[in-house]
Amino acid sequence: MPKSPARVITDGPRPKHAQLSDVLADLAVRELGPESAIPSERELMATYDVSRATVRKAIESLIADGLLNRIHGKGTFVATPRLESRLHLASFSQDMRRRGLTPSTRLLSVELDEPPADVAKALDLSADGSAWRVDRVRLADGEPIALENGWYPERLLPGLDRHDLGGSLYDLFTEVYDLTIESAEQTLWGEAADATTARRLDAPVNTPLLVFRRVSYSAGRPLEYVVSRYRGDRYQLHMSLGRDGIGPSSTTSEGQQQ
Amino acid sequence: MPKSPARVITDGPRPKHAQLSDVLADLAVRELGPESAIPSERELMATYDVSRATVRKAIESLIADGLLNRIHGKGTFVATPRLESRLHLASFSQDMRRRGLTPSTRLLSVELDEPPADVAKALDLSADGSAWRVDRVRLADGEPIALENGWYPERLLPGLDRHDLGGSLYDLFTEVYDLTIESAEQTLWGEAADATTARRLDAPVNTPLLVFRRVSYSAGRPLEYVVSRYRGDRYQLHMSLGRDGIGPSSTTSEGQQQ
DNA sequence: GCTGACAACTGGTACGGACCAGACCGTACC
DNA sequence: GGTACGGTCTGGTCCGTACCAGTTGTCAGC
Repeated sequence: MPKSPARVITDGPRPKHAQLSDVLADLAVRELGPESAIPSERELMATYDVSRATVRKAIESLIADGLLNRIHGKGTFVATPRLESRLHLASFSQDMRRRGLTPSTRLLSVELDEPPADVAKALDLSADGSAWRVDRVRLADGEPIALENGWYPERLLPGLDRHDLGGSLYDLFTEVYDLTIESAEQTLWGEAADATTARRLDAPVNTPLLVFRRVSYSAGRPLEYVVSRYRGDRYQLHMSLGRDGIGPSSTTSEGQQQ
Repeated sequence: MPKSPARVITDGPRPKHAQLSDVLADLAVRELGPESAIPSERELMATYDVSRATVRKAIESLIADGLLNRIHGKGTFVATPRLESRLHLASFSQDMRRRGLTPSTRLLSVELDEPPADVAKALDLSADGSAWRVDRVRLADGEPIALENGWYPERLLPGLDRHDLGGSLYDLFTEVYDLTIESAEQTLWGEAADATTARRLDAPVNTPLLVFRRVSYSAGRPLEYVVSRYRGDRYQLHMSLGRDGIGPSSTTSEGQQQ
């Protein structure tokens, strides 16, 4: 290894700033270490005979990559390896078990109905597509925790009302219809309980709620539109926002949530 | 709504490219929509009387935030909102920017204090360990969104109060103290705003709040204990659940259920 | 011994000019 | 009709210059 004889930056198809980035990345990793400073911008422009704009662009891309960081007035330094973050959400059941609670369900109603426009759109239903409307209360140790109002396309789930809806719908979908939920988009916000919701959750009016609106997909098609209202005082969501490893991935896919 | 009368870029403490970024973000989100093109770089330099370098820098930051994307020879376009998870260790600022809002911060207080027992325990502080207590209101487009009450070990962050706490603390930790947040444990629940919180958030008492309690770690040591109260009516959290990408794949944890 | 002014670094912002390269469209040519 | 060629949009690269703004060490002055 001849070290690195200040490789030359040349004109050509590859932009100078990209070449400089490579040189600097190599320098940072091989010869310098974390914490140490790289040459100043003005030094670099002299060494490699490029303009400062080019030097800065090269450095900026390395900063974006997390390899360097700059401090105004002091210099540019090799970063300590940065770790990307990834979200892990514990499942509702796990969450409940961890608290030593037993989950159960109270079925309020199941009926075929015409969904509102926004639901129909989210479920990708044509104008005349009807859907199952399923309302349930979820409990833990007999205490109401959440109210779920869900919509499910009839076309994909014929005869849904003839099955037991007292447990996990996802399990039912998988076992009976061979449809597995593979992904979901979820939005979460806060809300105060209105009279109806409060009554069903056996809580005072205006109890703070955590509201989830979720659209779940199976084989790329929307299979579920559900709004869940959780008692904010009884339900807590726990999550680890964690490192996952460097680089473009190491995809520890984790399960759903709730 | 006075539309947006081509706000002027002025000299001042705030860099021109940052001002232009705000203007463009606003333009992209409010007046244009996804897919549509923003004015060309040369047009922008004429309209706002800045150099092309400044225009490009403004655009680049918005591209980094995922709000725009460029196509060589065609133009620069408003990106379609990403479907990726937005629940990550992102800064409040980035989060807001991505939603087309302008983030700002109102610093309420910074002081050295003895943390309560539970905080001291979470931060792994010895009996006499003091910590910085930082209270801030975070705003988007000037509207209060969240109240943050944070605790930070003094030992790891000497002289914290001498720095600008108006922006991202995570950036500050990285740049000044070379401490990068690598992971966090977070718990979320719902709460009704009490009088003090309501006043600071400029909201009615009993407004539903989303409350996050987060303990963040750097190099395995706890660096932050923060409780953030978000206005549930103004702040929504969006997340993607399910398999992410390729990889050994889809360890879809069972026990989920919804 | 301490303090403050200053000089000499560092990166940060901004200008204006020049030319290259991809995309698109109309027009002249086969 | 189809094709090839420019002109003219777009963004991409690169230069040189200037000045501002933090950081730190030096040195005179108290």
